[in-house]
Amino acid sequence: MSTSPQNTECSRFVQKLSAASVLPDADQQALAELCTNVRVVRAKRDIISEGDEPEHIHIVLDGWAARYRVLQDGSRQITALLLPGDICDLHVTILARMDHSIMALTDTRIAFVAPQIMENLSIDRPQLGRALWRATLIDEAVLRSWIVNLGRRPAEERIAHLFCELHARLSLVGLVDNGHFSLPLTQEVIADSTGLTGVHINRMLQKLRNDGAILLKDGQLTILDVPKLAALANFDSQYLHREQLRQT
Amino acid sequence: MSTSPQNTECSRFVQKLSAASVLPDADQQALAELCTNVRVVRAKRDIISEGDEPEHIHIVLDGWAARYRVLQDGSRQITALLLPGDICDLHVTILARMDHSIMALTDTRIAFVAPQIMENLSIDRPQLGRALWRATLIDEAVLRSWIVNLGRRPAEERIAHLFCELHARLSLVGLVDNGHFSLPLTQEVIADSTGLTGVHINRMLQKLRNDGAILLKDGQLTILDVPKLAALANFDSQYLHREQLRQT
DNA sequence: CGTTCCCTTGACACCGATCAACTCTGGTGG
DNA sequence: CCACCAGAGTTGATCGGTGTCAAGGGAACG
Repeated sequence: MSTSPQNTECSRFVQKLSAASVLPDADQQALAELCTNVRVVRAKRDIISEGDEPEHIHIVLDGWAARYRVLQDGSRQITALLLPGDICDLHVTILARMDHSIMALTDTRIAFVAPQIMENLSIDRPQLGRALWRATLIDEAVLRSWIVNLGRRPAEERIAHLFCELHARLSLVGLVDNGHFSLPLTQEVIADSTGLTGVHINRMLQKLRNDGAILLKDGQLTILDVPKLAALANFDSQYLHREQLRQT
Repeated sequence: MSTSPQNTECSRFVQKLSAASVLPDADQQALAELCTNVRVVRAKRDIISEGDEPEHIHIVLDGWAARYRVLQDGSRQITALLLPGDICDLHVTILARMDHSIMALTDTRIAFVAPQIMENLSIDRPQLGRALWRATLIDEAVLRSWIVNLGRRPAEERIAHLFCELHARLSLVGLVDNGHFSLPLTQEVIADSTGLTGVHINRMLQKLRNDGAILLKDGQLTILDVPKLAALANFDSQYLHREQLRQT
């Protein structure tokens, strides 16, 4: 249970928050110390469920998770994919109950953090507080981009756009190697993220493969030509706000 | 330019924030004083546009607005409808540029507030700060519910769900009278909010009318049987968190 | 009195859903 | 070692919901 600054336990998390504006070492150290209470959640288990009273903030240190809701007819819609370094629910303890669930898609390592600690941290360390804010706003921008994706893009473009988003987000935490990254999603999960069906995802993936846009096998995705896929998807990364913070 | 506590200029705004937890009079007074710089934005004009560097926080005091993005092929997707009392962009000044636009759908009265004033307010007045947080989280929940709507519901249900949402949100600010409220949206705007086309909205509205679920004419919507429409839409208002705040 | 905006309607096309069957793989237990 | 099974991916046939295109109507407005 070491909490050294370079603790690899939470390196993705620190990496993500310090991406936009370099954080002081002391802030990075403080972040590392957050990740004291780490639990492993097995694939397909809920990290937190609809109706629960949230008591902790959850941070994905490793592995993939999904925010989702299940409708009365049994269909499921995923509203967010949570990657290493992502905070699941920074402020949700303000509300009484979870209105959705979060499930581990792979075995995940999750940090459970007391809301009070997080709050103090963001007050005592303004730069860190600002970085947390920034991350929250980008999460919202991703939500909006999913709405656009679901509302106005045809199937193939929708999938391509999702892949571009994941490429960009995973790049930030060092999980992309020359267009190639691990994509531990079943076609069913991709379907529930894009508002399509598993069968149709299958056909569109074949199209993307035949177009020479991607390689996808055994949970490994390679984007053969990133700009080409981005063009196909009408992907504009501006909403991810990867440029530096504004000077105020 | 009066700023009395019961200033009707911003009554919807105060009403909305004090809905969940009664705010001290002093807090309400402080909110009213925010609304000093009020401008009218005419229908179809942008309140703020994609690419702009945001300098103010915008609060809708009266009228309707929409957050939207236009794609390369000219299609538009609305990602949020902003009603009287809604804050458009509480924290967006942290980011360098707007990644989407906000347009007035009707003539609107918008309060332009300096971010610094808002920030001080939420630090100096904890209950107010908490109310602002709460509003932000509910806005996020609405975004997620739109994703579910677009991804997994058939057209008629989608429209019904939108109407149920608007009914609930407008109730909070006293704009609903026994299932009846003003709905100043063209069918095209409803289409761009639900990921459908204007033509199809037209047909589905007729279906809803023939089912005896709604009356809609001249921008006035009457939900004839609210529980019935909610059932048709699989609408569960829990995500709007209308219950009281959790005691912490 | 024309113009513009919005609503309405019909015919038709097509994207993606549905249903059903089959393959392949890895895991598990006999 | 083999038999079985569950989960994931694949494929084909068919259906249906929604989009597209085109035309016309009504109300508001200059």
